[in-house]
Amino acid sequence: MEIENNLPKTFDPKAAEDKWYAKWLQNKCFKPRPGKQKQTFTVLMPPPNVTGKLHMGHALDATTQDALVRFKRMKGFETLWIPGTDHAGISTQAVVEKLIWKTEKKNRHDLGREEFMRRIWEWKEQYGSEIVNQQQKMGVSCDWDYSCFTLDKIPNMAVNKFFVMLFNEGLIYQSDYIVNWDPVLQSAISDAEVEHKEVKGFFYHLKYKVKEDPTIELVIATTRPETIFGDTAVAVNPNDERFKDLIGKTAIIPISNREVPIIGDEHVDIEKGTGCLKVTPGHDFNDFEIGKRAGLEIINILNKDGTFNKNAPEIEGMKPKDAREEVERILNELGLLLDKKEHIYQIGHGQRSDEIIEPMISKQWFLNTTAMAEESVRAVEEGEMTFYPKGWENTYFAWLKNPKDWCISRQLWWGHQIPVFYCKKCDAKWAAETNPSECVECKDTNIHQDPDVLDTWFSSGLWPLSTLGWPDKEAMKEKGFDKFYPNSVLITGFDIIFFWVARMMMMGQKVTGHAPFKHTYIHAIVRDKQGRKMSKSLGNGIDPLDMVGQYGADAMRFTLAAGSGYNRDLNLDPERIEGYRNFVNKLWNAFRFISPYLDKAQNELPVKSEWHLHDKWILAELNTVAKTMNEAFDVYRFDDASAAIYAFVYDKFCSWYIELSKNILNGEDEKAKIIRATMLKYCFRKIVNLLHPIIPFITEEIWSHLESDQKRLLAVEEYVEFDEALQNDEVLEMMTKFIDVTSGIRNIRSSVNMKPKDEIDVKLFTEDKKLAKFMYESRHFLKDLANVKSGTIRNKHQERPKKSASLATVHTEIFIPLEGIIDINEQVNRIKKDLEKTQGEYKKVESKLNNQNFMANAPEEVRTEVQEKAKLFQDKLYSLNQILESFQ
RNA sequence: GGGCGUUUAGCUCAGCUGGGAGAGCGCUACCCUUACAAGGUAGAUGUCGGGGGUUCGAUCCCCUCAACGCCCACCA
Repeated sequence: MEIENNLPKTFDPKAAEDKWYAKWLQNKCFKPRPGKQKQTFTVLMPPPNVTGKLHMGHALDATTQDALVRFKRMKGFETLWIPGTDHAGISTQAVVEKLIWKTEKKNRHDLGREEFMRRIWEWKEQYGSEIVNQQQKMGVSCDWDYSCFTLDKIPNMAVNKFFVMLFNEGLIYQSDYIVNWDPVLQSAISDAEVEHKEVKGFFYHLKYKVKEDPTIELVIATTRPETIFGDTAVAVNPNDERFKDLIGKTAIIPISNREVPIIGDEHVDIEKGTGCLKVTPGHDFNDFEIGKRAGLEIINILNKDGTFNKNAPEIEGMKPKDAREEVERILNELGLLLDKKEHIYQIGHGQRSDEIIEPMISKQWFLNTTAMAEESVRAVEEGEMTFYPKGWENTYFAWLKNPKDWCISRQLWWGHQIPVFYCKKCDAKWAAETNPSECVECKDTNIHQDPDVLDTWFSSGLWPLSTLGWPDKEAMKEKGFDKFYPNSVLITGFDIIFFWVARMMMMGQKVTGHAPFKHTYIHAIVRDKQGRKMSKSLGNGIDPLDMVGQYGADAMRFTLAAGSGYNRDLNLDPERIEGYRNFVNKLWNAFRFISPYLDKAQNELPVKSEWHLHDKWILAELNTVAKTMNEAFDVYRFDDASAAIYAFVYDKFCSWYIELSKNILNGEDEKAKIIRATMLKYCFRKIVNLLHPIIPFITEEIWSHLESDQKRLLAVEEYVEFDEALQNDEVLEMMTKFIDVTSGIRNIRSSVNMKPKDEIDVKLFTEDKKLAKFMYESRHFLKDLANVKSGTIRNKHQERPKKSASLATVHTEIFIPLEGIIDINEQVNRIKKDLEKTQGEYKKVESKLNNQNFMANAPEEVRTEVQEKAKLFQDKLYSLNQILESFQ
């Protein structure tokens, strides 16, 4: 019989992707709507930087969040997923500056602040929309009406409101402090933005003279001799017997011959270096602290671009590297350089500029985080917010249990300008939420705003609040602040636990008294297949959109979901995407198979009494998968969810249920045909339903062909739930045995190199009467599955056929009489090998049963289990011996 | 210097509160069987990093060693 099929042999992702994304938008599927759970579910998308293209990390972010959000939406939660983009201060400004320099040979100062800002906004418009386009290609189901940019009106209000609040509380303050100065960006950066890297340098030993006693030679070890121009003391440990008498005396700095005090400070490590420390409070974090304790003078010897200033006349205008060589030369001339040894040490580099950070004193704004950090630690310790996987809370605590004041000002233009105003006339200084026109004190109009902008994470930290309208009352009402705050879960990578998660916690708690989300799921970092970080310089990056183009969004999403559990790395090989593309295509072809029978299918399942054993089996198996997936999604085990449905579709549904259905669908029994067609359709509806959160496009496409009476999109359909009534252990056992026997027959066929066309006669021996009956009833299926022409089923008391190709399972012996055709020795060896293996396994359990300690100590259920196993192995050994005898 | 993590089949990784070692990919053989060659059937592969301990029993718990990775830390 010819069956018509107009569907293409391979699934075309592109057509489905565009079609269904548009449909979902058109039907407002991504808008929150109250459902049967009577609860909300809110997720906040980590806003990508507007600096350009999305990478694989974003794709993983998008996939895990979208899978979860689609799942919860189908479960009947009022689901909201909020998208947005981040202005990303330094990176964006740097990208645009570079571009303008390349095309026009102008820097930002040439253009002026206003014009430069206009250019960045132009750039933002272009890339912001490109990002949205890319996200939509991956199928993200966020509510675009909530879309937000960190420099939009509301987030801007949020920043100002929060700043003013903390300013007035005295938690935000301005101070001359030693900061991490990035000489390329010419801005301060926060501690978190400094990366320590190993560099090769030298250890210099310098000779200092002591004014009071010219016979003493102080030897000081340093890696930075060029900073002696900024030294204002020499420090020794007051407990150091060698030097404690020197405290109070005066040291003479080489070259400049300045006189500085010798002081005692516990910080000096007696063991390290020479035990004498040069103190440069202006350019070293430790020394700054020592200086504060001793009330030392601070000398700044650097310009903003990192070159030396007039306080270091011998090296003025030089960069540190040249300056060091010059100082070394002079010291040598003076005979004050005693030693120079190679030395490897860690040194801070700017995360953005990759340039060596110079500690420098400057006036910056700081946020005192001590109290807030304590609250945020408490929230996690008391379970108000939980990390998945739990281990990541260590990273979070490491940061928050030792909080440092956060340097929040940046000497940039792109960002939120600090809302602090100064009066030229009366020197008043105040913070204001909206730009004032006159001085708060003297009402003079000659006022100006602080030129610096805020660290980009300042606005990111307020993101859970501002995206829901805070602090604008009307916007909060409109966006449902009370309903959707706190968010349900935050999904992100571990690299921004400090930068972002911790700050959102602190700021969210500060404003509302509640943690901004209940869970934080930390997903892996995507690496290349060798485990290396994807980077431009290595050229090993994989562009998610290329993958979508090549294999389809569903294939890429399934790959990322399948690789995403509680692991910290996800090594992505494009071959794996190809593998899952094949799975998507498999699903498509399974659908092609059932599609011709769909018009026969009923919308309701027949009464249970009419279910075939196959039907009961597949529904029970499907039911188990539904259970696994529901549980896995709830704890962010996307890998478990993916693996469960993958195995079901391949190993249960396609390999057995569809194969077993062919005989019925092509048979004469009309009623059986209708029941089977109905079952297939029913199962397929459940399968695409279960898969939809992971691979939304193809499932929606197939669903559109499976719709029954109501025309609902799958995206808003109810998710499949576990149903106790469908469980059926007896049927599972029967089918497992049936599959054992069928595979056994195929195994024998394969072992004697039989062609698929060759028909065979099979003789089965089993003590299981139910199985015998079922095998008899399934004889037509055995013809389809293993080309069995004829056969018999007997109990094990009957005589076995001689010299047959044979095999034993724990419950059934299989004989295929082929005397004269097969190689007897080969068969005997095969059985002997199996016998040996089974004996080994039997011995293991037997020794347990003979072990009195085991019998005395092991729990009863374990003992029973072992006993049952022993019985099965005994049965199999008996059968194998029977087979061997048949060769005698 | 401090902390965290990893080490299981050729590769990438699962293995929950201890109870006979798993998946995917890859590999081998045979097959264009009327959903699918982006496929089917069958098959091979592990001293669970090394050593010690606890236990009737350890991939799992404890100690120790080794290798690799990451994070934090004030550049003597």
